[in-house]
Amino acid sequence: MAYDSAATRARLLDAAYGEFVERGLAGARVDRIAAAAQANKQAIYAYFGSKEGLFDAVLAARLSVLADEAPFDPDDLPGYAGSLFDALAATPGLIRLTQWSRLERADATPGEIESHQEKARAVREALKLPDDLAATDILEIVIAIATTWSNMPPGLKAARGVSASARQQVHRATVVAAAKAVCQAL
Amino acid sequence: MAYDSAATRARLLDAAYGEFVERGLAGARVDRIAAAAQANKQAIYAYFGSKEGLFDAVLAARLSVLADEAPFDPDDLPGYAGSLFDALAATPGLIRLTQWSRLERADATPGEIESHQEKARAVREALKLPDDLAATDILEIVIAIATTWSNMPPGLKAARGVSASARQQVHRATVVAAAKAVCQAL
DNA sequence: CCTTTCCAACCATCTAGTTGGTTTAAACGA
DNA sequence: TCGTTTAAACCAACTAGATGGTTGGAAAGG
Repeated sequence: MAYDSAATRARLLDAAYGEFVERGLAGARVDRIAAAAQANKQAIYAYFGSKEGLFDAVLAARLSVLADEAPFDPDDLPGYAGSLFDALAATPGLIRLTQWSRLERADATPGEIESHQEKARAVREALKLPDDLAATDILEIVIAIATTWSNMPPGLKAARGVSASARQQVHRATVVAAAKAVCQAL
Repeated sequence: MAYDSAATRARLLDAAYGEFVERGLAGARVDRIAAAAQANKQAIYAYFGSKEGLFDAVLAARLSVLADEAPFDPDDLPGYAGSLFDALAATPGLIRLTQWSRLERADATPGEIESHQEKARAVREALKLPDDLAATDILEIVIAIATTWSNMPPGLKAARGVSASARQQVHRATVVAAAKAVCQAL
């Protein structure tokens, strides 16, 4: 059997994603990650340097994927809210990973900050706002609206007599309507 | 010096709040909590049973305080959003504690679920909505809007030339306006 | 033969929880 | 009233693992 370091690295990233989504950085165990990836623990340190390095690599990779799945459109923030909702509904681990990162790392990554600033500038131009601060407020509120469902604990989502899929669609419609209302009002 | 178990318990809860806010359940250390409380580690197990029991006690106590500081008013959701914003701005640790809990515990506590259901029913009546699900959506979206600022990493909040206090007031006004827009539209 | 990739055991430290006491002050009986 | 007993509160050391990271190799293939 030939060695394949790219395959090992990819399996480690996938296994690490699962472990970090579930337990965060402090709660994750490198032994479990290695076992799930069917790789040796030492490979984690060879490829990523440390447990924290692995976490940062996973986060960067997954945020990049999310950006592809929910492309940003400053001229259609309600539409963006809807597609962001869809992307997060399709991969529920993503919001958890982001939340762990917010809690366990000191600040957003430079990539996240830069991406946010680009979006804020685009929103400012699209909505003819006075400054980047107002754009930041609207942008972050729209994102908060879009992620409300993903952030809700299961106990608050429970709904008798309605399928999960139908319930989710109703919420999606509310998200888009709320985002639209916010954009028109501000 | 007389023993005072009530005082020891209170100091442990305060010290634990600081430690859990900063590092969550898995990342917190009972030795650090005991040291910060100037109490013996064994007292934690005597009063709370376990590290997890301590976490749950801290969460219950702090959510109770928040409910007092931001009283719920179904007839004035924009006003509620504003006062929730104020309460969280005054004690930034609270949103972090809630986030750790969402990630590290399986579901919302029974108290949180019951409190949410009461609020949803009140919103349904106040806004003449067809069902509790629509009320849940509006309620959770309003709360998401109110907590946007507290959930933002420092790197996204940065604003040159504006004091933090002024920046926060501007955002607060946007929160209330957004909540109002959402309530009127849905 | 050499480099890359991988392995299993190891290490030094950390950790939640336990234990066998000591200290404090109230209760009690002579 | 005072000495002893008792219960509550507290202490420091301990235990039995767990853990991130390292090391001295072996395996694979160019």
